[in-house]
Amino acid sequence: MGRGKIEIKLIENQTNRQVTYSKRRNGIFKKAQELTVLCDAKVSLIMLSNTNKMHEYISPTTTTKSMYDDYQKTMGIDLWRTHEESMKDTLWKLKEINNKLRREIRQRLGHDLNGLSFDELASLDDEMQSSLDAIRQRKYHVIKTQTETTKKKVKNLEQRRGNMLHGYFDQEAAGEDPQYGYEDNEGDYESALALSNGANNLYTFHLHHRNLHHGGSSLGSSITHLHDLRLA
Amino acid sequence: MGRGKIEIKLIENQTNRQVTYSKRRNGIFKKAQELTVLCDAKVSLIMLSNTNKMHEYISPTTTTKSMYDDYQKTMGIDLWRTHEESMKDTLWKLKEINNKLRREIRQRLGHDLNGLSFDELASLDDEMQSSLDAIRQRKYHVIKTQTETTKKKVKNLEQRRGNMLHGYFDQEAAGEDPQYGYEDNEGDYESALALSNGANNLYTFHLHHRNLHHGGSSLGSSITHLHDLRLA
DNA sequence: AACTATTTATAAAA
DNA sequence: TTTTTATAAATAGTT
Repeated sequence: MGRGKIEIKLIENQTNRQVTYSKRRNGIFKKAQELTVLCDAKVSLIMLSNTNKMHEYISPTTTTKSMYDDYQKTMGIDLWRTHEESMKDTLWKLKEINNKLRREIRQRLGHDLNGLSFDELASLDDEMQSSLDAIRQRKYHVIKTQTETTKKKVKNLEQRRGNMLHGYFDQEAAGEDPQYGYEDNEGDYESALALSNGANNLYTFHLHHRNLHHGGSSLGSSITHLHDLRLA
Repeated sequence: MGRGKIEIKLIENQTNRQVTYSKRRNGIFKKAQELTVLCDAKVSLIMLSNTNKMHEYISPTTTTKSMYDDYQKTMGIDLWRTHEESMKDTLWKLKEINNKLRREIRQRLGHDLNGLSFDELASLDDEMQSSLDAIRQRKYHVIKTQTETTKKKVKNLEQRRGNMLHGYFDQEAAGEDPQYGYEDNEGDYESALALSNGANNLYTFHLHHRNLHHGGSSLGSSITHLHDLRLA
């Protein structure tokens, strides 16, 4: 509605844009006012120009605050939630997840199995069995590697220094952590596990978290058990 | 813009009103959307029909809450700005009054009389004369009262304790503030003066203010002079 | 919901 | 900015 038709897209010319904004702003305000009178409606209209100037229209029968209160009530959504409230919400959700994870762990420890159907128990069994297999395989691999490494070390030492060093080696082997070879790779192993699926990811995170904070509940013992399994 | 022109007043026919509301609501929403695109503006538009149905438009680049937050911020700044400006205004007015009062004092001290007509000078003279009379009258009254009180005190003391206390009384009188009798009533005197008219009210306030803050300008000396007059 | 005859808004120009 | 004016858009009354 002007000398020419215009496309509804950003007006590139800064001055033109400014002029159009001003004119159309007034147009909308006028229409808001007319609607208020003609139809006994309430209108709250806030406009912010791209130059950051603010203008508002509010029907004389109400206030901006009241309109937004009504809006909030009507929408019901958490539009006006405070930061603290949303934090509490997040916290609650995390606790729920936490509890689910604990239950899963208890179940994997053989407790708390009442809620599970036969099928669930069966697949848990399968899962546990194949996990156990994998763990054992890893264990043997590690022991084998360690042994070979040790043998090579020994050979090297023997070759370099001769049999006179037998006594020294015996001492060194006795003082060494028997899990050394295993723990050397633990980081990679757990990372891979974490990536395998979402649930395990959370689970892994959870374990680490508990460890960092020295959590002392049943979960603590579950970690121990897992270690035990892998080393059984 | 229709088959006929309409007055902007409540549409009595319920159905018509409803229809018009619906049409115009869409019209405003469309215009709000166009403004958003054409001018890169942000618009928050909430409408409540007289049948309590709520509709809103919000520019896609923002949220209703964010717009309302901005609005509150802007209003807050605005209110603060208004407050600051009115404070500045008040300050300026007080300074003007202050200057007038200083001139009046200078004139009552016999300076700065060039601007005054003969009549003004005459009435100032009259005023000064009757003020002086009143002051003197007061002065004599006070001295008289003080003397009588002292005499009574002395008599009392003499009656109760005999002439042996003469020495004690002399000491007490020497330590006493010679203006004591006068200052005893000063509060009431100034209150009465303050009530007599607006200018004097401000004037009184001003003097107190200056005293409290140890103001050291010519006004300070004028206060001294006023005291002098009252005690002359 | 559509359809127009009109009124109104406004784009471009001044 | 504001005004002007030719034209596009919105809409009141009607179907």
